[in-house]
Amino acid sequence: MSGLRQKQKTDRSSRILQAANALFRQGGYPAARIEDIAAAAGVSVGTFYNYFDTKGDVLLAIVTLEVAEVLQAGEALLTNPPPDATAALDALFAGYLDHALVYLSKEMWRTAMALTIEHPDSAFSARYTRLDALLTEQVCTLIIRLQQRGNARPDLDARTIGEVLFNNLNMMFIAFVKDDAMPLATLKAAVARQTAPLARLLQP
Amino acid sequence: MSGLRQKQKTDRSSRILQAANALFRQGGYPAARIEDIAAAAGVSVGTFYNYFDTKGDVLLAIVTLEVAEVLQAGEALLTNPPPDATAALDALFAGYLDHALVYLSKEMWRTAMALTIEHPDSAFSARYTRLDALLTEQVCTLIIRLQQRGNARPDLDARTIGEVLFNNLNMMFIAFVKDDAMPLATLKAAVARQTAPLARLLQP
DNA sequence: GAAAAATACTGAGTCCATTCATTTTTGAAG
DNA sequence: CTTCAAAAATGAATGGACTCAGTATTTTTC
Repeated sequence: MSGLRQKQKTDRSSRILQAANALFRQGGYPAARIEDIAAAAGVSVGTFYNYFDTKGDVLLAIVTLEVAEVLQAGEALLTNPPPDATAALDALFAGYLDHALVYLSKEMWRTAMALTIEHPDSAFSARYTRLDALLTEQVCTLIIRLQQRGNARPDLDARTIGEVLFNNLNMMFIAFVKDDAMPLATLKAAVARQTAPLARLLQP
Repeated sequence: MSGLRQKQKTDRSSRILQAANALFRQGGYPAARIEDIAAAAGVSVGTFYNYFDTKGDVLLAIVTLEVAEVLQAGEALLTNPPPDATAALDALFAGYLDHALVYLSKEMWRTAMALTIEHPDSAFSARYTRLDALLTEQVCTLIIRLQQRGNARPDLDARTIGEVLFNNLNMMFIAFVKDDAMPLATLKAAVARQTAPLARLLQP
């Protein structure tokens, strides 16, 4: 049997995650030293590195949990979207954005997004990128659903339009987290304005 | 007079820039140590920091030079764009993308983009963001130009569509630099495909 | 259940970006 | 040409992410 070892591993891993999350929120990502995180989790520095390759990986582990939640929340909307294309897209995007700052600060988002760009091959970056692709997929699926129900022109390429809309959303979100002063409402208004032309294009 | 001091300052600054650029290309950004860059530029480590706040700032100084060039090249196209909206936008974007890897490696782009997201308030990040805004502006201007010449529907909001198109381009470029294996042609094809629906929407 | 093998933990040590007290160079004033 | 103040250069010291050789614990084997 190898029960003890497995349980210890899961325990330690989640303790590290919890500790890191708490410290990142409390004093910010850069201020949280590995030594502190390890101490708070009751392990040594070396052990920290047995569980996560880098400091950034812990952050990305936390962030990907959040993205996975957002994705799941989006699924709910897909089952029965508003009939109007504009309304449906706005609702989906608003759901994404409302979630964004519930658990994570702008600083955490900035750091996480920077990491996924700078080190795209790390395990957790790949995970983040995959989730992002699933979100794109979700937007595409929504459009296809609208087409199937006769709420959107069926002759347009849903995938292409979904990609453009999600890329725009993503880029606007980056601009948002770069600017500590920008309120969420401003972002949502801008995204709605930008989504409108493509949504109108979809209208049958 | 203070001629000598000024000249020495400009000299040193450009020597550091040159040295850093050479080392970044040669062995990659992370392998280039400040000590090496300083030595190659004939200054001390401390002096390096009199000229640039961080290692990342030198990289961003180099990258913003490149972006400024791209911006200028774009101006040329604006004076007399192709009459077809799709062709005009594709030409502008192709110009941007063809420039991209002439002087900079994907790794340098990754690092630079990561830096502008993670430290948006540093002097050179702000410069980069400003240039990005000017590129957006350029796309918008192109659309307005097309509208003025009767090559695009005048009832659509040029700014909004320009923003969406450039955001999409930017996001696709990020995906491109994240994937060392992706060839430029693949990126260009994807961007052209995505630009098409909005370009068609613009058609009078 | 003892010994061997496999796995995991540990923290002192390394590396490198960044800082800062000190020294050197420059420009201005007399 | 000196002298002095301002500006700039210097490199040894600092701090923190990450490593690794040694130690401890769990699992397997007989």
